[in-house]
Amino acid sequence: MRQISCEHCPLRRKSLFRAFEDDELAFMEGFKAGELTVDRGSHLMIEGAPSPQIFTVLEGMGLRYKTLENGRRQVINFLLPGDLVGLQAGLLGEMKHSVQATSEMRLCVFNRSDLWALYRKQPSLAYDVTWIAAAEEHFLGETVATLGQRDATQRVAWALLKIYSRLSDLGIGQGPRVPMPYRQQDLADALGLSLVHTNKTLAKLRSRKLAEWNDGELHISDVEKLADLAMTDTEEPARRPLL
Amino acid sequence: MRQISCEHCPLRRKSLFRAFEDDELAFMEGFKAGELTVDRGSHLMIEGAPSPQIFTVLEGMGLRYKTLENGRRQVINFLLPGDLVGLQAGLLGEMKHSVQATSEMRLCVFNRSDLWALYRKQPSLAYDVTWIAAAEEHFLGETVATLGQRDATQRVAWALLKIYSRLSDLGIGQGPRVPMPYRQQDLADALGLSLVHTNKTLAKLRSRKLAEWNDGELHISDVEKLADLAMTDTEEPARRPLL
DNA sequence: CGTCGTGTTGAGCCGTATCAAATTCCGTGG
DNA sequence: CCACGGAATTTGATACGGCTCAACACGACG
Repeated sequence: MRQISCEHCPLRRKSLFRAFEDDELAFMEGFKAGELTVDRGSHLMIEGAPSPQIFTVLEGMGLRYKTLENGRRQVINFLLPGDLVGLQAGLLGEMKHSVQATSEMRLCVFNRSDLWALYRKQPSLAYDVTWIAAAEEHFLGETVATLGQRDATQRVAWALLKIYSRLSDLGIGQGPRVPMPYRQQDLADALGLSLVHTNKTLAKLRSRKLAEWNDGELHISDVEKLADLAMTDTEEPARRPLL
Repeated sequence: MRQISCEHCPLRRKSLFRAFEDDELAFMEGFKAGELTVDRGSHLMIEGAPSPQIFTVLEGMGLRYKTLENGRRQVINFLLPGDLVGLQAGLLGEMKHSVQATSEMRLCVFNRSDLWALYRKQPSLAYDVTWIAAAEEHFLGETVATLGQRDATQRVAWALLKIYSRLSDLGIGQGPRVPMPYRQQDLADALGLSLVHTNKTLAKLRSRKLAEWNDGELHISDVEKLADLAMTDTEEPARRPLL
């Protein structure tokens, strides 16, 4: 696959993302250092390693996770197209968690060392970067509330819903069906539940005809009912920046 | 109490924070819109309300929390001197959680509408803002891992340790003693535990002589042993920016 | 001197973890 | 094309950590 210019980036065309001004676009063309394609299962970043690069996901899905001293794994977030990866390493010096592809992925590559130029020359893009960091912070706040205050059923419903709507907003998948290239163990590790209990909870949602997930596909017929169960309001997707 | 200039800000003098360049300092003097003092118990921000201002904590402590539809409360983080408050509202449009003072607090006030000028005129400060957002994101990632993978004892140990070291790094408190103006209910809501179980867990730590918390003061004699229990590494505090 | 907020302690129960094993699904090599 | 092995999913049985309910202690305050 040939490398694509930012101008014709298929992601950017989506109305979910704010449009670039001409000078922003020009800058980004130079900022973009290349493209990277990785196989399912490979690691983009490893906990503790300093990463000289940051990425934007173009295609495919993955996850960010952290392993504790006792060997347990916490999945911090699922990685979808449009997501910025490695900003923490870019700013704080080293990566605090690992990033793994769970399907084949294509990514846009930027050099961390160019980030400072972005701040000097393109304040509007700098503002966007901060916006993205703040949005991620907000999302993690919701996650904390989920792990702290929701029971197993609500957690699973919440997570499936989140993934479903994030993908739908991107125009990925068709109708009530979106791709979901994860294992049940990944979901369990994201929600702080055991694999067994996650499995049983999924079975319950399936029998209640709220959500069905198999063969790497997630099917949600009645979003409202599931959102009700998850105790979450289905907010409109805000137009957001894309790096 | 008279208002203080950034140049003589007692917080900024601490070696924990990076020093300002002259032009940064000059800009901040203008950026600072005023000071605010609030009583214990009062709210700085309410969930869902758009806030025209952002703050930096100068003195006192508080907490950020979110209430779910079922009435349960999740404390997202404890607010300490040096913390930036309301960045989310500043960037995303509205506040996603509430902020309450748990002791008397003094805060530095900035106008959200001036933030854009900061990005245009002071890229180094803009970079700092993003750094702060990324650091907060990192912290919330750790919190997610704690709620997801640690049991009650480890959670409490982790939280006490966090507060203790954050305050110690600021030079607040003396020796093994730091102020901790919270209720047990606040800690319980932060960790996703019931009040009763939190109380019993605190009692256990007390009897094991690992941590003692009463009368608004936290006493930790052996940091290493507590860190061991919490399965967390005691990292050196990195020099950080202060807005 | 009652009331209210906070902390403390005990009893019993429930949600979820853990252990164990069967089943399905797939990629690989014969 | 089939046999095999390993990974992922499913299901059942049992154990336990943490929740809920309930009562009491204590100090601050009107």
